[in-house]
Amino acid sequence: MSASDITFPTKLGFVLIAHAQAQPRTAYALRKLFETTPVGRFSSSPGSIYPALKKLEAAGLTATKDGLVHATAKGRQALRAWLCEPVTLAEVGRELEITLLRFAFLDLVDDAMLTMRFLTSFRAAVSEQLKQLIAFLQSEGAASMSWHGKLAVESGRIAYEAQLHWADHAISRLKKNAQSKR
Amino acid sequence: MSASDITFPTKLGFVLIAHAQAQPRTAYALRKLFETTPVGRFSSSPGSIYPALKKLEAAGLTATKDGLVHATAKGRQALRAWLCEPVTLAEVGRELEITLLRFAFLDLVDDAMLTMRFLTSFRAAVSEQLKQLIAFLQSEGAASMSWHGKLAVESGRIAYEAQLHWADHAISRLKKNAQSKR
DNA sequence: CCAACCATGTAAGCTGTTACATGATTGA
DNA sequence: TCAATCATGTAACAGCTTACATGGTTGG
Repeated sequence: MSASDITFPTKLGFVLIAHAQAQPRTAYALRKLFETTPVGRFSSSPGSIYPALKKLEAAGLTATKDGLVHATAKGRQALRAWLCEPVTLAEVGRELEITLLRFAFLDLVDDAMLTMRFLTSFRAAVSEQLKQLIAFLQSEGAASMSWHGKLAVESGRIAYEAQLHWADHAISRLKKNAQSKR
Repeated sequence: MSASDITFPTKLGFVLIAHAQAQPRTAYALRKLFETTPVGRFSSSPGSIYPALKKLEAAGLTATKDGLVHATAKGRQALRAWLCEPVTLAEVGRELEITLLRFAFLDLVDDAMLTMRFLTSFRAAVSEQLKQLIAFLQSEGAASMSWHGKLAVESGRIAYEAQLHWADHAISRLKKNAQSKR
């Protein structure tokens, strides 16, 4: 893989850039973050973190000074682009944790409008997933399902409903924030 | 990899065995299941399914007769062992979808006691995750977090709470089922 | 001085996924 | 007949993870 690979960095890479941008840390301290914080369940094992950091540095997205890893301008820009990507149906469907990580890091950008755009696209995606799940529950496919199967799908439904409420809550909170700042 | 690999099959493999056990199907029909059902978001692409089926057959876990894939005794036994594994903290933390898939397929075993055992271990695992998350929210680590970060963790909290309610609901439903069967 | 943690890595492999290819069948 | 769907694959690789290795430092 070349440093100019358009799909670089990986998710783990973005998370590392974000942590480094939030506060420059030693490689070891970055690694420890994955053990102590509950968000973004990547392995904290050295075999995960160190190679990832090496690739980031080779690509010029991070740099190390006095043992501290920090994000370069290029790294910050790449991170920002990633954070600002709209939330898709597929992402909330199979990578919800990543979506929420992106939201968490969005405060590094510190732009209420971007945050609002993120939240509305998040809400729309969750809402659509929920709609499709309900449609499935009412289709013939679900009729033939066992008691267990229906309950399992039900679990997905309540999960999406909870996220929908969360999104509404976050949106109204953001609006209040904006008002109080004025 | 040898056919006697102790960690075989993979998750995708187990899902395929389960579908085949529930109803023998052609490889193509199995593949299509991943497009049409919302549970267990594996890729439906041929590059995923066909190699997986081939490995299962090589390991003697499935067999094809008249074009229909069905689970062998060995396959059913392996599946049962997988389904009966207790739910761990790690599993609900990063593979909740898989956990719920396991629950859904548990009806193939058709043993109310095993289902109950599964649900209670599920409930315990979710409850513990929730406890840890709340502990984190009240720790010094969370105090330094941004508005965004706290909200993101909050989203995890409500997700676990929803699963906890689901577990309670499923457990009481199972008890009712048992009563009405007597 | 010995265990435990700090700190950094490499090698191998697992689990899938994407992209590509191919021929048969069928319906409009 | 021409597109769409059926049906089955291979090759390459992405994105981790686990297991292993290796030395330094520090506290009891």
